[in-house]
Amino acid sequence: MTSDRHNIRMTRQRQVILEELRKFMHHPSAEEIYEVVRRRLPRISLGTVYRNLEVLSELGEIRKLEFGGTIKRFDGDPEDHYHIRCNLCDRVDNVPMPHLEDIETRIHLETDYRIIGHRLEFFGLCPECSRNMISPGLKKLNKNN
Amino acid sequence: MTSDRHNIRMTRQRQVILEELRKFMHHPSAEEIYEVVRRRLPRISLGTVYRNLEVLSELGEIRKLEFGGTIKRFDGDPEDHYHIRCNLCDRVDNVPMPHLEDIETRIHLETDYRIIGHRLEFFGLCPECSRNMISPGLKKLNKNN
DNA sequence: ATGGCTGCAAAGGATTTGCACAATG
DNA sequence: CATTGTGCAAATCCTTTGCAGCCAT
Repeated sequence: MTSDRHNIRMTRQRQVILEELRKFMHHPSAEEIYEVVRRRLPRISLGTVYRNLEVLSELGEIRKLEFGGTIKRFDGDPEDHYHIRCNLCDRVDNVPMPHLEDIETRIHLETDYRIIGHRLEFFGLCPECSRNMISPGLKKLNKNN
Repeated sequence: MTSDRHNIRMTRQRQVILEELRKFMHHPSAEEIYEVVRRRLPRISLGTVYRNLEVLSELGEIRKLEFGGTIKRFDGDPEDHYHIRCNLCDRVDNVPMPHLEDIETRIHLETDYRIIGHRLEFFGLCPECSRNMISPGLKKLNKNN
């Protein structure tokens, strides 16, 4: 798990995981990916899915998203961009907003940290949930924030 | 744990947890808080610490930070502000930068989400770690990203 | 007195890991 | 063929919870 990987092999499992992840329109958890990949490789194990998501993200092929809660989500698009999560159904979407390039330099000057990157995430209620939520459901809002 | 709390009591445990959390200059994990609180209340349990951090955060007295990794961190200052985390030592500090008020409206218009809030986090190497890091340690960088 | 809180310990859920075997380059 | 990767299951880690007694209001 440390980054001394030289001979990365493209196994069938790795291949399928990557392909399937890229088909998602939202950003699935390891479990969700497992479910889909399974349909093509019935004998694959959850552990393998985790291991490969890890490798692929180290290779920069995909992104690991670290939202609230314990569940990690993955993004087949390795380019820098921002996300928004629905507090009710937990769906994660992309945010159409340019990447803030300049702020990192500013923050470096102010904090003396050597900046590697940043993450900007919005949370709220997705269109569907806002619509469905006439009033019940409100109580559960706090859960992940 | 659902938000129908009416009669919140200010117990000694809750009091001390809040006091100690507010003394931290960085943003500690539940475990760290437990260690400190313990010195004043030797019989307190980790479970109680977790429960109270949850309650205090629901009350808006403190903030729960959801950084990468599984460990949650807590912030004694409930005001909106941004954070930066050191990828090596895992320290979390505040970022001196005004809160971006306006972007939420913009994102609402673009995504149709009803926006509740946003979170902006930087990560990199804290001053001390950048200094100490002549070259070893580099391998571990990927760990939380 | 009466809910809310606590300590304790056990349960939980997501992720990681050890191992023996299988597959890749 | 030497290694890297896999499946399986057990282990780990942080966090949550059930319960019986305790304590603030």
